[in-house]
Amino acid sequence: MESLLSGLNPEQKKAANRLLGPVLVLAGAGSGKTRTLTYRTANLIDKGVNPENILTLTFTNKAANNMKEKIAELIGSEKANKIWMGTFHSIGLRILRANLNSIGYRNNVSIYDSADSESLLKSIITDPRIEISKKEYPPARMLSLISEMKNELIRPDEAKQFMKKNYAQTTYDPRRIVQIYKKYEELKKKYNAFDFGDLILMPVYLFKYNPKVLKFYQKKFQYVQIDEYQDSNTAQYVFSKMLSKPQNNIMVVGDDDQAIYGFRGADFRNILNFSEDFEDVFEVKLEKNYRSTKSIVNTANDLIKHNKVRKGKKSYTDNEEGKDIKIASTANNEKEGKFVVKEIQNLVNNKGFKYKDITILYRVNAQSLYIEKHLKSKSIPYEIIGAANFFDRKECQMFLNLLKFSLNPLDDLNIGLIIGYYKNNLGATTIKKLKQYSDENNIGLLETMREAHKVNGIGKKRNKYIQNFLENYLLPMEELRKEDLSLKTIINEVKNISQVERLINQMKNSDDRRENFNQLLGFIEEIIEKHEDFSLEELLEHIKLNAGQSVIDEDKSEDDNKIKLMTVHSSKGLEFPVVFVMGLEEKTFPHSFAVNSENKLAIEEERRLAYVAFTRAEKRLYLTYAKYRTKYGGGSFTTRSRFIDELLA
DNA sequence: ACTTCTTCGCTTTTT
DNA sequence: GCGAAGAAGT
Ligand SMILES: Nc1ncnc2c1ncn2[C@@H]1O[C@H](COP(=O)(O)OP(=O)(O)OP(=O)(O)O)[C@@H](O)[C@H]1O
Repeated sequence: MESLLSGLNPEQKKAANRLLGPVLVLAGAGSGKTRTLTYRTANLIDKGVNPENILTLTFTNKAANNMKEKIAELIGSEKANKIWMGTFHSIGLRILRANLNSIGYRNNVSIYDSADSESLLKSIITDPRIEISKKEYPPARMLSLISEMKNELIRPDEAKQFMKKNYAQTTYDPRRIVQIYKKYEELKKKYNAFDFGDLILMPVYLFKYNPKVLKFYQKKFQYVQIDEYQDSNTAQYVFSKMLSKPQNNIMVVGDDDQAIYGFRGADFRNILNFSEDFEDVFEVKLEKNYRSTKSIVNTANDLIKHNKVRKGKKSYTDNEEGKDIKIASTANNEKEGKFVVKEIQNLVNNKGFKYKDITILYRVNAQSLYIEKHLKSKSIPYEIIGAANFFDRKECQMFLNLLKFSLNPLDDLNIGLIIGYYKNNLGATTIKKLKQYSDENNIGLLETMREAHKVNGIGKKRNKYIQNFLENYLLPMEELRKEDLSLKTIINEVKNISQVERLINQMKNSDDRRENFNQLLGFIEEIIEKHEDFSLEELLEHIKLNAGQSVIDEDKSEDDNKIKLMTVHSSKGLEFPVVFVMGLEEKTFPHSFAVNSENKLAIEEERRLAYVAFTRAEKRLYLTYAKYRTKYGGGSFTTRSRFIDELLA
């Protein structure tokens, strides 16, 4: 059926029609790579491939949802919903869930986000029994080390070598790092929890040690497709390669000029070497940009040509010339903010744009503050994407952790946090004592609490508090899991038993917090409505793995007409009629980290980031900078970003 | 154990 | 110039 692919140009069609063998689409921004992948998936199914045999890996879960919707339009939602589509992390988790026994886990796992992982590391490092200084081994740094190792598939046994090789000139003692990493893994497993890195690393080792399991998934996933392949890291590379064997029906799509996740271990050589990595690769080049005006495409090309390490691809457009891009020099960040606001008002009042057509991009999340107050003062509706997540607020966190407890009472880290929410004369010291006892006797914290009278240093009085806490809160919530209740009922019961609303009322700013909490309940209700078959585990996973992005599907209602603010990283793969890129100054964009770096390639990654920013725009692109910028109360004069100089040269 | 005061450091980006 | 983490007080 040729008409299915009528939305593609001849080159795109070639890729979408090549159903067998390795396929590489290496092409510039806005050339329709994602679109081609979408249509190809529909084509596969149309040609009789069972959707359950297709694995499509996307960079965000939001991108997966968009793609699924589009495929549903093409071939119907029943089939579209059966495709295994999502991020490496969510697909990895799905595989782990089906194989918990093989890896020594029990049902109902917790997913640890960075904050959870960091508190576990903190509790390990500050454990009085092992003398590790928190100053010398800061938990946040330890977490980034461990994630880095996991991205490289390094486990505690190989950590020593890794440290010697990569961190020889630091003060870290490799043996200490191994000790911390080992303990972290041990406790995480005891708590029946996965961190983000596990979601890719553990399936890889599962496959390695269980050839039967690997075979099962290789057979299942006859077709593997990966979007944004330039930003895959070692673990992801190995994971997808393993699954694509032996049939090698793998299609990867990406743009080396848009590789911006090096900090997460991504390596764009994965895409540049793809042709050598697989045999008989079918290569498709897409050169025509469908997204942007000529002036935007030309500007982006003029910038990225300054990078030395790149494949070098053509990119042109048949779209209109469009308005010249606007480079705005302002005296200071106040004036910069005012300029942007004024321009937004002009676009909306006189040029026929809507607020929702407009997006402001910046290098780091904190930059949102520079513009937010100006938007507020002119009552321009806006939404900040990413960064401080709604679900990370204390009141949301509390309730989500309480729900998590009713799901996975083995998670002692979580129990520790929960005890802290209640000011019931049980504090950090008591929790530490209990945890130590749990550790030494190799039992769970819940069990330790039951026999707390045996714990050294817990007196009669303290034991009484502990027993009360168990009886009033923890045990009744733990019971829920065994009762086969509906998700809605569980949520209600947890709310009632925990008296979370009372806790919120006792906090400062309780009015705001109560409102947030009610909003949380509303969100949860919406999610349950949309996914009727969700279990509690799936609900919590949905919230964790979609953090930052719209967990709740975007309102298509009136109050959705808002301008969006986000980092350039978050804008990957998206497009907007109007884009403002703010703060184009040396040490802001490019970031000071890259400017001061010994590594010359660091600036190239910043330039790619700018390239991504510029190429998000369809019609209008504004680049702004301030000659003076306030920061930390002080302030200083700035130098215009080299990226602007390069455009003007 | 909980509350209030003082100091510090902030230098990225996300699943 | 602000929020988190530590120190000191109750
Ligand atoms: N053949 C085509 N006909 C009409 N529109 C197209 C065609 N190809 C792509 N487009 C449109 O161009 C825009 C960019 O496409 P898409 O997002 O797939 O590009 P991409 O290469 O994945 O971009 P990027 O790498 O910048 O994220 C989309 O709005 C898409 O619908």
